[in-house]
Amino acid sequence: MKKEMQPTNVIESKWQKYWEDNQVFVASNNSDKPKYYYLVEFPYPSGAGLHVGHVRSYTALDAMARKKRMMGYNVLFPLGWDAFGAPAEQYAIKNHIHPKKAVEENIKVFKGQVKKLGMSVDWTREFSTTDPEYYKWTQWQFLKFFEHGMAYKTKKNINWCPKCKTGLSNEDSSGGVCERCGTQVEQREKEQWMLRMSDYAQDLIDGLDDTDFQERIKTAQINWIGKSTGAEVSFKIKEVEEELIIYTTRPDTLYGVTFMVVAPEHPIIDKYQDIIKNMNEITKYREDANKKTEFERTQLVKDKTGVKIDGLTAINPINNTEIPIYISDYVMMGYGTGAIMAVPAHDDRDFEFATKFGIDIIPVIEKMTGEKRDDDSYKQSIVAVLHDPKADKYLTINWHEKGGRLFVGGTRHEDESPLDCATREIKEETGYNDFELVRQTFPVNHHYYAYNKNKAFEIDCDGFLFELKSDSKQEVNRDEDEIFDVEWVDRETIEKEVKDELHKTIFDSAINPKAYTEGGKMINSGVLNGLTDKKESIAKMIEYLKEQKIGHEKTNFKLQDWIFSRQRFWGEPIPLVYCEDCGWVAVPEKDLPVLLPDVTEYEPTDDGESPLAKITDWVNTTCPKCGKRAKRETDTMPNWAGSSWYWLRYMDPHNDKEFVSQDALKYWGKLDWYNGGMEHATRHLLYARFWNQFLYNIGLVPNKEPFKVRVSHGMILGEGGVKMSKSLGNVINPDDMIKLYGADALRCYEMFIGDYEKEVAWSEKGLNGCKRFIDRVIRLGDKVVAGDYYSKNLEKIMNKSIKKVTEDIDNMKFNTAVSTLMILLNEMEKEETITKKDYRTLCLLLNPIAPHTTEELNEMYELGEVLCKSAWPEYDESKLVEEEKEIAVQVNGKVRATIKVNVNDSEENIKEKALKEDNVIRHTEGKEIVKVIIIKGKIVNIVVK
RNA sequence: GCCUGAGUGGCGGAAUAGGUAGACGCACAGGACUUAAAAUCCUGCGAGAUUCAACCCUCGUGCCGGUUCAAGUCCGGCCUUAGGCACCA
Repeated sequence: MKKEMQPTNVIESKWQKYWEDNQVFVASNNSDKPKYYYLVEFPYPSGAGLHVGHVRSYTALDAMARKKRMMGYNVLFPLGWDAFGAPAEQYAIKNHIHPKKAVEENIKVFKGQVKKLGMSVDWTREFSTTDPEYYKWTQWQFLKFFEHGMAYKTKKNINWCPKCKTGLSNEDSSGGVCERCGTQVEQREKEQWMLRMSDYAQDLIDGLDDTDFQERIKTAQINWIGKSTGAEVSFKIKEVEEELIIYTTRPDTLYGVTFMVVAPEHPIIDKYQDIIKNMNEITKYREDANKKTEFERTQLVKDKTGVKIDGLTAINPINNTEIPIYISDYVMMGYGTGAIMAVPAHDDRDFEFATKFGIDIIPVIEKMTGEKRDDDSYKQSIVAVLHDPKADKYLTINWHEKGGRLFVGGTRHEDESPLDCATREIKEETGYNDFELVRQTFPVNHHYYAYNKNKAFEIDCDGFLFELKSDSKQEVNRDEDEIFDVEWVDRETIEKEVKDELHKTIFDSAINPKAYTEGGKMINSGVLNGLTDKKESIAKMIEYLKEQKIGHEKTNFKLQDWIFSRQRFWGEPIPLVYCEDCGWVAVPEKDLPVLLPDVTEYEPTDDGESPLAKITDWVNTTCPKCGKRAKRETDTMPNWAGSSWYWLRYMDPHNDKEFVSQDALKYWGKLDWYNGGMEHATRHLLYARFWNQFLYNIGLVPNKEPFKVRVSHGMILGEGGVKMSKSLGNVINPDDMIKLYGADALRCYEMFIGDYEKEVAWSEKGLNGCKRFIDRVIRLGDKVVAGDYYSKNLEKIMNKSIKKVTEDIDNMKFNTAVSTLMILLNEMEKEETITKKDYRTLCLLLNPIAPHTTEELNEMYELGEVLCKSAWPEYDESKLVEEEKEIAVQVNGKVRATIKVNVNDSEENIKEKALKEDNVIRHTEGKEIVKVIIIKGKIVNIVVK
């Protein structure tokens, strides 16, 4: 039945028009069908137009939405525009048109492109965040935050982008650079509106349990929130009535504190500037630190700097030792209390600082090596490493098979200091007597079993590194049974031959001294002495701190409050008025929205004022409370505001009485499936969840968590695996691809290109391959004959394919769904004729991915009702059973032959068949058959000897 | 440094309750059709050894070891790479 297909562009616009005219994709707010809500992050309508990356995620969600509808769901799949923000403003400044105009034009382009791709979007619910009807409700919700004390204005050091001339949130200046333009941010003190997001830190972690987000997204969020548990401890200051409160995650190391450090901005400095003797030096240091950008301070200069505060001495509350206080920029004012206790023995940063400034290092935790036994005897010992700097060799004792290669070691006598012991042992065992101490290592707790004595020991061992001064030696008296050789060896030999864990540990820390940050046996630690479990030590110390009233348990988060002001024109005006008498007053609901004024100047200013501040007509108003003269807030909201609740608005987009009706909220419930970029995993997604949790807490929405599933698509890179960029000239425009290959081929290719979650390189050759596939599907129509049944030969593969495609689309395994359809097509092409039902099923299965072509074929060959209104095909489980199957026969795990087996074959039967194969005989001949493993329907393995 | 993932042909990628590695596609090569090209169709395509040829054989899923009749898949130890966090106490 040969028929001529019309050109691709003709059938594409034909069906797009059909879908629109018939309102096929319009979701209903009350339906007997089960609901399902798919959402893909709405785009920022930039001047560049749609990217092929958009096509990937839109097609994926579109395919799922189309399939879900065919499966009988009432599907909501909306799209809108996130159009506030800097790019539109930049464009407006450059071209002297109102950003509103620029946005309108860009939306038109974007929408046209999305439509050309055949997306099954419910366009009746479209809106832009810049529509006054929408941002009225953004403002209204901001006022809810304000009413509940969740919004406050404060002067604080904020991240300031000198290029964009606006303050930025922490999320927007990650890594110390502006997210927009990459400029290094400065610290500026400014009054800013803040939302109390940090109050929700724990809830934002807990809430993740109630979601099915991808693991990587959950992890990203948890990292960003940055929870840590520990304790706050107060340290008295000797000279004044003052307590310096610090935060630590390692209260178990409190006995090892040898100094304290405060952040340069710490208030204690100004408070006691009269007592501090070296104020000049400190002021200079503070100024230098302030000049460093956040980037330098955190990313580049990890070299420790600091100044000792002369005149203030802290007292360790646990043992009343006096310890110096330093000021250093490795401590941040914004985290914890801006002050730390420093334990150089067990913290890398403190160790570095102490080493540089010559501060004491007191170990309080011993690394534990060896294996503990119950019948241990205890003793104290030393290990001494002697280094000859001239030859760069180390002195070892080779015990040969009796103990391998070790350093000098021995048991310490009572009344002998560890150092004396080490010195004595070197002299006695090796005779060398001219050396000097380089350093002592941290002690190690070791368990071992002495086979010669048939006894187990626990030892606490001190380690030493000495340097040889001359070859001078004294006589050695050796017991007869002490058979060993004294040998000088290089480092390489030591690494290879010294196997003993204790000796290895001491050697490593002798030549490469560093902080020991793990757990172990507590020493020098009063009440904690002898404990070996880190958790237990921490718990015990916290308990002790509480008893003594010097500290308590404390949880800290890196997540801070959301800086909610921007000093820009193109954003939602913050709907507040400042009155000299009444303070900040909310604009009454009836006066919302506070509209952005129409002006000609949008440039941000250098002094950190919003451009709106210049528009006096707009700024000057009256106080809604007392009626006196007042001024409007001139800062606008960040561009994340509009996207923090937009999925709710789609449920009820035209409501002018409420932000969304309770009925609609109840009907649609949670957003079932939310797709967006990985770059939003920590920002948009946190803001949105926070916003929703707040709305939930004040009773405005029914669910605490707004999203069920969150997935992220992988990026599409240019050919060759580099990022697509204008400067490289490798940007692919979807419009061009549609013109050359058709929307369906483009959709199909982007689904076939690879694992949906992984990034992947663009290949136009691959796209052409998918066009070939679509063309072959069309040509297959020539073979269609009447018949409301599956062709005999195709029945099994039809059922198999339905099952596979159904599952794959649900699991976002689009690449294998497409390959399944390709395999099905290959099989169908082998047939002389195919029935209408064969062909229609292929069309139905392919419809979510290639909707235009399949609808056209369905109509051309009069296969049945339009696909978009048809039911998704079902498969018959009983037809999937393979009666005869080819399985492999292995001999000793290597495939030697394949045999055909029937489901009803007995094991004996199969075994017989397998052993009859020529090649199996060849490999078993003359050998003993140990056993034959038969896994039904899978494999036969014959084990021979 | 810490936390997540991921390493499979020339390329994109299939295959994990352990059971014939390389599905499907791209590229490439040969052939058919054509005056010719494009399009289309057919065949081959991990590496190597051997053979006139076929069969057959050896090796092969980042590296080293282990468990098992059997390992891309499980276990232990590394390496590389992408992403997140990072002087966060």
